[in-house]
Amino acid sequence: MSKRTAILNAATRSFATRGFRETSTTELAQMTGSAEGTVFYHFESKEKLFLAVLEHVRCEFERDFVEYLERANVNPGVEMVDEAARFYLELAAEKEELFLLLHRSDAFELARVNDHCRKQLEAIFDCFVGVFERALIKGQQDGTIEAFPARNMALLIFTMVDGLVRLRDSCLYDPGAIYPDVLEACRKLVARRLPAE
Amino acid sequence: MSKRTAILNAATRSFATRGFRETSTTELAQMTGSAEGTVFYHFESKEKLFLAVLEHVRCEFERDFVEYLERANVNPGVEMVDEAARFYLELAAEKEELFLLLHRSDAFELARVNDHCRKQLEAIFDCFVGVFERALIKGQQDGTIEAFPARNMALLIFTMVDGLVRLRDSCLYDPGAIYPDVLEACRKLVARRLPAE
DNA sequence: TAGAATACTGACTGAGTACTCAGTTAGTAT
DNA sequence: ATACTAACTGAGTACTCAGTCAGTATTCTA
Repeated sequence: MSKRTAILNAATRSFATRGFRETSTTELAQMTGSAEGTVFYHFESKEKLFLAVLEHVRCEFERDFVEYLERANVNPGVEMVDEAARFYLELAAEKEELFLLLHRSDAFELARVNDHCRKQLEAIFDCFVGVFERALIKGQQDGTIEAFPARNMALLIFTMVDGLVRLRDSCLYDPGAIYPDVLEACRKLVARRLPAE
Repeated sequence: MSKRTAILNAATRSFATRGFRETSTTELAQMTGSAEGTVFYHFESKEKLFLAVLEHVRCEFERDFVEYLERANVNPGVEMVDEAARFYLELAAEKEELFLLLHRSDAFELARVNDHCRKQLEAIFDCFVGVFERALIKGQQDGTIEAFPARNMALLIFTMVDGLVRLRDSCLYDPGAIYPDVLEACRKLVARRLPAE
């Protein structure tokens, strides 16, 4: 593994678990057996390093979601929503670190003054919300899901499912106990109320 | 206003808008017209100052919620949930800064190593979730709300409503557009499905 | 009014920070 | 054999930070 890659990986971990400010470039150099200057040779500044991390994260998520969408277009809409929620929760468990990074304020703060950062964040959240949105639109076409603005409902569901991931990170509540309730809640939110039957 | 109070207020604002690490004690002193040492005379350390802020925030929220509960026990359950959600959203708009503070990682990170901090956070979130839980239990008694573990459903609703507040903070989506959808979603989640009618 | 207690001051310290830059090294093209 | 280049080095720089402390002002009490 090149030093560049090693530094990028170490930075991803440290930015996620300790935050931007708490991460020191000196430490990153030590962790990867590099010299101080090597960090700046490859990434110019600490902020540019953070942006490189975010870009890498975006690429990884985009790949994950493209892969998922390819294999998840078979079931009726209601089940697709359920499936999407499960997928999101599994992904959050598998890539805990990346979700920690996105749940920090660092990226959002930078996005306020740096347009490139904002673009990365928007792309990532478009993936997240998009998965739910597609399922909802599919369900509205096959009649299993009620008619309403799909984007808004997708945001709501994403917010709820992501909230479960946040609860896990916060260590204040046991998220395992409400895992099934979240899935049930999703179904209740979207399912079409049969008018006649 | 005493210097102690001035420093506490300035710290609350700065911790909320800029974060713990980005807030410097030197700056707090300048902002309040105090000397460097005065901050440490009253609060011993930066961490103790943060804890004092959190304690103050807890007291303020507890007062707000007691006040709210006193005047909100009249309607049937479903409407109480709706009312609770509206109250939460109004409070978040009114006390934007305090919610910003609670949406940062700072307090949760400290809570992992400091039990007093953890207690404060737990108390605050007990207020938040408790308001929804009471409404649900009331609704289960008067038959307007389905029977399920009230605490879990309260957590879910809180998560969703709080997600709206987070969206506002993130500046990535327009939360105004889904405000009515959130309230509608709450109603859908909890309302009892009439078996006969 | 003496003197004790409390509130406050601000220059100072030392550890830590991001970032620089002149120079080394290994590899490759000519 | 020579020239060139990208990757890397690590001591050095200028700066910020939380926290200290010896001293001063203010208030309270006997």
